[in-house]
Amino acid sequence: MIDTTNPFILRLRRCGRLDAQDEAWLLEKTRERKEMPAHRDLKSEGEKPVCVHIILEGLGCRYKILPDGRRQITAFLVPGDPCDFPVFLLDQMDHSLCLLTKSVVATIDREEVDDALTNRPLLTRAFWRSTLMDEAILREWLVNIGRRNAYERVCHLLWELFVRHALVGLTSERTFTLPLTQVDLADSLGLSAVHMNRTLQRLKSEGLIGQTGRSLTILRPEALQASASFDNRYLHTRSGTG
Amino acid sequence: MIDTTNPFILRLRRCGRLDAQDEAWLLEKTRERKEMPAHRDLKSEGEKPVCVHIILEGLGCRYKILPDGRRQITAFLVPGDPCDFPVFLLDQMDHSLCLLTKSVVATIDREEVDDALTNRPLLTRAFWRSTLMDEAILREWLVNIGRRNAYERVCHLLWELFVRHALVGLTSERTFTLPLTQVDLADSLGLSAVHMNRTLQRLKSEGLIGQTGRSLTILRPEALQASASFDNRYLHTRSGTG
DNA sequence: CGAGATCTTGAAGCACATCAAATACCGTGG
DNA sequence: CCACGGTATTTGATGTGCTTCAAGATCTCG
Repeated sequence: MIDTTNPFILRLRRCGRLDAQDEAWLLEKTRERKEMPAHRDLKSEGEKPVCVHIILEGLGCRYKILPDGRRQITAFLVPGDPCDFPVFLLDQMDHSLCLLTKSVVATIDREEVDDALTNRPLLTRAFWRSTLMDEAILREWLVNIGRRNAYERVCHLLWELFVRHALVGLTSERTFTLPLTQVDLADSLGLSAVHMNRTLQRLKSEGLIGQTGRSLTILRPEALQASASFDNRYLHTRSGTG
Repeated sequence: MIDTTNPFILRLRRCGRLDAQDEAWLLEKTRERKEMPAHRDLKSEGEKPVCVHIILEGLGCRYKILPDGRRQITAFLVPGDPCDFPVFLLDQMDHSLCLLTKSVVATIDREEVDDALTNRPLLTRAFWRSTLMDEAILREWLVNIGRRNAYERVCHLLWELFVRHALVGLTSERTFTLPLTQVDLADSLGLSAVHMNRTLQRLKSEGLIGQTGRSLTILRPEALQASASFDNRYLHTRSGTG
């Protein structure tokens, strides 16, 4: 087991047992990095995927836009998250993918992934698990938007983002960098930006969270989790059985 | 290629190329069927999955319940749908699974699935694709609940259910059997049962749909799709590239 | 320093929820 | 075949959490 801070490896380790060669493969494939500007689409709806992106630094999202412009963000992508497996095996993108901040990204060509998919069974299983974990988050988001009110939703999302950053070593104490705009947050929670703003203010005034610049601090984690009736099971933080 | 009406085979065929042996395997595993009553939990949150269920007749759903009883249905399972892959590879269920009607179900033991997963590469890929297709539906549901109003949501859901039934040969003309209660529908759309009722009435009075007993007829498919701004891409009705 | 993006605030409206009660439906047993 | 009890649907009335609109304040960065 390599000693690493590589978020891609940290992520995949949670998706199942990997051998040294697998980890070497992951390290190798994320060696070449590209810095990319914010608000750049990595892939657009309808496109045929030819490579896989991995976010190493920064923040991205999946989203869909309705004909009249309404946007729904369906996932946030934190460092370590592979972006395109959900459609790599399908014929075409059913959603778009974009960066929300200036980011560092690695790309793996389709052939290289295919190669791993036929020759590296442990890794293949981990990739599959990785997409299943994304699916679990998606289910929880559906519950969040469908059955929780605005206040509960925001509590839930903030705690989830905190945990996911913690899992790849991107928190210190109870603080992490959250460079999302309130519009982004609103579009992920099915809220208006105005109401998002008011709800955040309430959380601050109640002392649940603090914000200085782009960094967010969870001041009262228990209160945040309780308000959200947060059940961390869906994050599958402990890896499967091999 | 076997000539069949077996919904499991029809479903998996849409998930990628299968050889004759794969189809024989699927047929064999769904030979033994069990009739099961409605409102029976197939699996509950927290459980460790030991087998995979396939619904052959009837209707099921995934759902989660918040501590205070609010329920959100996160997926409807139509005939042919494998129910438990999303968690088969993970450590434990992050949601529950239940039958909404009297159903006919086949079960495949964990070891048999594991066997297929190591010896049948085409089938493995199809299984993976199958879960990715579920994920695509989940994303669209998120958009539906997050950014569409009640009227649009209902239009969208009804058309989706019609298409999914059509794909496994369970429609005739524009009619299919929909044994869901209005409470079930409401819980899947993040609406109250009362508002669900009123929205359905509006759709009927406008002549978009008709209902006699448990069978639903789409009277004006174009209007339904237009109101929902339905884009069928997410259903991935055409299979991938192998 | 200026211009665009982002955040903030207030006011008004409405789409939806909630509550409560009446009606219709359906399977079961007598 | 009908009576019966539970479940599902329907209807009305009332309330509210959120949206929308619009304008002003603040931040950000070339």
